[in-house]
Amino acid sequence: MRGKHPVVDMILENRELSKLKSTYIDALPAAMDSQTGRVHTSYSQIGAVTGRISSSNPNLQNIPIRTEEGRRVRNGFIAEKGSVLLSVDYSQIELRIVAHMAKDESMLAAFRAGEDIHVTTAAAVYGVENDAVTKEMRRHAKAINFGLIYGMSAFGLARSTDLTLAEAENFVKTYFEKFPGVKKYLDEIRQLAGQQGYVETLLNRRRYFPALQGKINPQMKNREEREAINAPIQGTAADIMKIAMLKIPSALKAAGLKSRMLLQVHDELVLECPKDEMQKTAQVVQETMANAYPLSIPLETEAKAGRSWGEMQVLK
DNA sequence: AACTAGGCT
DNA sequence: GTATAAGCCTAGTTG
Repeated sequence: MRGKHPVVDMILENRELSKLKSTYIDALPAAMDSQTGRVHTSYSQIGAVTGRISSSNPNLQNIPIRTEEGRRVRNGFIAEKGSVLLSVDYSQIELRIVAHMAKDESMLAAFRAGEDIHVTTAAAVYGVENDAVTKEMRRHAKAINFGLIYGMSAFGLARSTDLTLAEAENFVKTYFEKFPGVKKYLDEIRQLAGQQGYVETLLNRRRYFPALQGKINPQMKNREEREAINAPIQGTAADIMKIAMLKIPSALKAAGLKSRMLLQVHDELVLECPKDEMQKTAQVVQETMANAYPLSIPLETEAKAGRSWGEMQVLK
């Protein structure tokens, strides 16, 4: 209803700002440890059923970034004097895992060629060359790639985009024709989950789905089918990140670096490093993350650095 | 405790 | 006819 009456936008603005104030601006300074002068989160290794870790008291995995006002909260996370914050994240790790596990030749080829996966997807589905892909085409392709890892339907695609249901149905159909390996993989996962009552990640982390076995409530079945599709993808990404995190401290030490890990945000690690160690640290961390658990395609990473977590520049 | 809302990947 | 996109944590309200 945004724009239909002035009060709507006022309500939404109030909600945004009161969320930022109560959850972050008031809470974070109060969470500061008087001994260290820092905010210390707690991580739970079994925080999520997928294998992800969770963060609480305070949660530092949901620090704002999306809006301008929100980003100002993130600007408050700063490195100590003489140091910078270094953030390294995996690029499209979940889609790379899909390509690997589904062994889909078209998707693997796109990643091998180092292409923008959403552009490649758009080109395939719309039947045009990569350089003829418009912003709108890419946006639609991004929505379906994104929805894919959550087990989304054509209905869900239509709802999340400006596509009509008929257009979305057609889009999904073409998508699976262009990526038959992905289609086959999704069908196999559904079947496997129903047959075994569980699915596993690449590193054998298991998640059970009781409702897929016994008598079946269709709603519950659909929900668990989506969860069963997402679990190996999200869970494998979590496994790989955990392996990287195990390797990083010794890799840094071996390189004679003082930098250390501060935070993990699912596909991102934030480190604090002395300014003169920035480039070397980025190299070591990127290398360790990329090779934590090699897949049939490269795992790429992006490194950014800056004085604060909200104002970082991409490193080359 | 249940529910709504909203922050993140 | 019904429902429809995964995983979390925190704050505020209500009873």
